[in-house]
Amino acid sequence: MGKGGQPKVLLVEDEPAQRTVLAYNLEAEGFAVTQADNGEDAMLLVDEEEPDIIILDWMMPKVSGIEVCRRLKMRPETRGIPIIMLSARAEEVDRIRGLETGADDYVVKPYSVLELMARARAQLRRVRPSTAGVVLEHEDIRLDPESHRVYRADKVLKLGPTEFKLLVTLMERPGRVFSREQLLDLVWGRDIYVDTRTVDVHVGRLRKSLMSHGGADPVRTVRGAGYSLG
Amino acid sequence: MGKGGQPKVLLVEDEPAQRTVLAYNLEAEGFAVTQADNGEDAMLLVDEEEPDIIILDWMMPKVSGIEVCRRLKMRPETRGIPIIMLSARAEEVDRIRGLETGADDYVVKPYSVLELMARARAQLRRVRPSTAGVVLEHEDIRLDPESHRVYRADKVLKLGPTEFKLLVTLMERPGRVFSREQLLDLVWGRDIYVDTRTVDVHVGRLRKSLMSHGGADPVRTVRGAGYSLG
DNA sequence: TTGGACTGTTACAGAACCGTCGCATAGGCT
DNA sequence: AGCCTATGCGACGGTTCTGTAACAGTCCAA
Repeated sequence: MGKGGQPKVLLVEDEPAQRTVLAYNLEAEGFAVTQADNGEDAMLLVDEEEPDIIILDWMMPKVSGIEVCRRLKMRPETRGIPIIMLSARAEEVDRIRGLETGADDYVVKPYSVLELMARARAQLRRVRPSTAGVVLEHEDIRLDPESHRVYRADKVLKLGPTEFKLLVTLMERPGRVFSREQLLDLVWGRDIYVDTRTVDVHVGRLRKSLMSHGGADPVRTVRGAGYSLG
Repeated sequence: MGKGGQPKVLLVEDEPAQRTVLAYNLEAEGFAVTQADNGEDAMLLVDEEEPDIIILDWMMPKVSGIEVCRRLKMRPETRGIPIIMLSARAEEVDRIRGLETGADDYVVKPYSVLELMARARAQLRRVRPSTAGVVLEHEDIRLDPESHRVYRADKVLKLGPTEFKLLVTLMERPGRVFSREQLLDLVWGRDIYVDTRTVDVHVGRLRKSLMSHGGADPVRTVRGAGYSLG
C-alpha cells in the first residue's frame, strides 16, 4: 500500500482520452495513479512502482493486456497484485479467457466509472487483509485491519463489527464527508435496505467506543451532509 | 471527466441554429462539446465520447429525445449520466413525463442560456460531489467541497448548509452576478417555493459568517440585479 | 436452551437552522 | 432635497436534523 493509506493503481490503457478520464476519477477517489500506454512500460512500472492494483486494457499495441496479465500472474512476486481487465468486446468468450489468464475481475466497455471504482475497491478490500503491516492511523487512533484491533492512545478499544467497518471507511479518507447513503453503501453493502437513521445510531456507538477511555470526539457531524473523521 | 477538468457535454438538437448558439455558449463556459442532430447518432456518441452530461432536445426526427433518454436510463453503464431535457412546450404534463422518463432536469424553451449553464453545472456537481483536490478559491477564501470546510485567511468558518451551498454557487463563478431567482433555483432547488427575500437574509448570514474573523465584505450587491462574489 | 453480544428501529428532547416579517437605512431618480 | 424602491438586519415562531436511550429481534457459542 502506498504511504498514507493511499492505494497505488497502475493504469494501462493506450487510448489517451479514456486513460485521462479514468486517471482523473481514480485520483478523485483517492488513488495514487501511475499511467502507462503500452504493455512494455506497464511491465517495467510494476516493478518500479509496486502498485496495489492494476487496471489493464485488453487491446493494446505490442504487448497486449492479456499478455501482460499472463506474465504478471506467473511471477510469484507480482502474482498477488489484483488485476482488473478492461475490454471493448462483450463476448462471453473473452470474459472467460480473461479470467482464465488470471485476471481477478473483468469490466466491459462501455463501463460505468462508478462500477469500475467499486470493483477496484472490492479487489483492494479482498487483498488488504493479507497485506501485513497495513495500519490505518489518524491522530491518536490506530487501526490494524489484520488483527482487527483498534487502539486509541495505545489502549485497545472494543468495537462491534459494524462500528469497525464504519471506522475503517472513515479512516480510509480522513476529512472527507460521507453522506449517510454513502456510508450505507460502503459499510452495510449496496443492496441492503436499512434506514439512514441507523447510520446515526452506529456513529453514536462508534463515538462512545472511541471516547470510552477519554479523549475528544474525533468524528465530525456535518449538518445536512453527513459525517467525517477529523 | 474531460482533460483538465473540462466537463464533456453531448448536445443533441436537430435545429442547426439553436444547436450552434448553444454549442458556442457551452464552449465559452468551458465545456467540451460534442454535437448530434438526431437520436441515433446521440446513442452512438454516448458510448464513443462518454460525456459527463447530456443536453437533449425533446422533439427530434426518428428517435425522439424522450426515447433516447429512456434508453440511456435503462442501461446501467449510462444510467449515471445526467440528462437535461429541452422542450418547446411548457405544459406541466410534459414536464412530468420528462422527469418520469428519467431526465434529471428539464428546461423549457425559450430558455435563458445562463440558466441552462447553471443547471448543467448543478447536475455535474450532483454526480461528482467529490472532485478531489479541487478546492475553490477566491482571494483569501478557500472552500473544500470534499471535506465540506471553508477557510478564510486560514481560519475555519462555521457555515450552515444553505450558506455553504450559496457560497459554493457564488465561488464557482466569481464576479458573475446571480439574480435572486437564479440563486433560489441553484441553491434551494427548483420547485421550492420561498420568497426571494429569503435570499437576502441568507446572503446577510453568509456575509456575517465570512466576516466573523474580520476582513472585508467579499459579496457584492448589484442593486436591481442580484449578488456576486467580488 | 440459555445467555450474551450485536443489530435495526423507534421515540423523544434539544439544538441548529429556516423562512418571514417589520422597520431602518441606503441608493437612485427627478 | 424629496420621493420611492431596494436592501440590510434583528427578532421570532416553526421546522428539520441530530444524539441518545430504550426495545425487540437475530445470531451464535456454550
